Amino acid sequence: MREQLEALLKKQGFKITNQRKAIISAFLNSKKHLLTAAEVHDIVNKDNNTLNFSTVYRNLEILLKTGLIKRVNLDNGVNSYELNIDNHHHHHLICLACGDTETITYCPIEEINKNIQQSSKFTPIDHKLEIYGYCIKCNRNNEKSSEKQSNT
Amino acid sequence: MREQLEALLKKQGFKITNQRKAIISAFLNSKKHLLTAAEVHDIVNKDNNTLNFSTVYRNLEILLKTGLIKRVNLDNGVNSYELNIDNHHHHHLICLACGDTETITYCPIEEINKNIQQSSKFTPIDHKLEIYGYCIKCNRNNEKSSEKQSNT
DNA sequence: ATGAGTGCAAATGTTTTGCATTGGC
DNA sequence: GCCAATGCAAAACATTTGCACTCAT
Repeated sequence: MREQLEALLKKQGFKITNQRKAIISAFLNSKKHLLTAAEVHDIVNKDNNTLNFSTVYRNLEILLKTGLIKRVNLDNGVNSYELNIDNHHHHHLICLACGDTETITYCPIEEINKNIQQSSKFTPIDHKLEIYGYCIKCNRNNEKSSEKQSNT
Repeated sequence: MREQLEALLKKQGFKITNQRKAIISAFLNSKKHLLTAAEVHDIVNKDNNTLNFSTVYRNLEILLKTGLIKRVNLDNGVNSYELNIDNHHHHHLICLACGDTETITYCPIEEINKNIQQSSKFTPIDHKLEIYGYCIKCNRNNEKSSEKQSNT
């Protein structure tokens, strides 16, 4: 997998530096699939302390332009990035309690496009859909703690 | 309209200062319905140069918490705000060429929720949907002269 | 007159940039 | 060896905060 991503970079004329390898590895090895620039920086520097923030940002920009990653900005205002393997289109469920994100493959774009065509002359190209709520884990926590509060 | 919004603020214990009036007026009088903090600041200070950035941010936060406005963060990474009159749920069409935003009332949330229930234990609370593409104006420009690019 | 609200200035956090140096090809 | 890529430091933005002063109530 890492080889394939590096090959894609190389094919587009970019050099395969240790920093780029490390950034790609950070995405591949992390349990979280959505990472901020700061998280990428921290993950790589946990092992060897040699990755500068400028390099992180410059490379995230390159990985973005070459299509290896996608950018997502959640409600916290910070940009997150994720691997864009196989151009696999999907959306996110974001837990309002713990911040964990889940991926859903379901996408309502066809229904949306149909409706836009009817109501507007706008030509849709891309879209962004994120759903905020509570994950299983935090749902369970809420059930337990709501016994104390007993409201609603 | 302004009176109603100010009454809502007052009812929740907030004082009606000139700065708050000016910020509310900025939203009410602007052609754009999505405004950034900087735009609010500039609009108000075009008339009288007395509104500080801290005050803008502090008041946007208050208007957010009292439900008078909503926050939207588009792909540029900067927060935008819009009036939340009548709790009127809607989404946005954002032109990739000129940046103009259009509002659509259509919302696919029911279909989305149905699907989430089937595939996940996640409990949806809120969601964010934005559609990027080209507005009528820029569509027309592209057809006429594809070499001429629009500003942002 | 009192505390909420404001202005100011400084801090914080994220992202970008100029420039000299380094390292992949 | 060449030029892209990096590190460093500083700048550019967006946003937040501490503190003294002001103004709506």
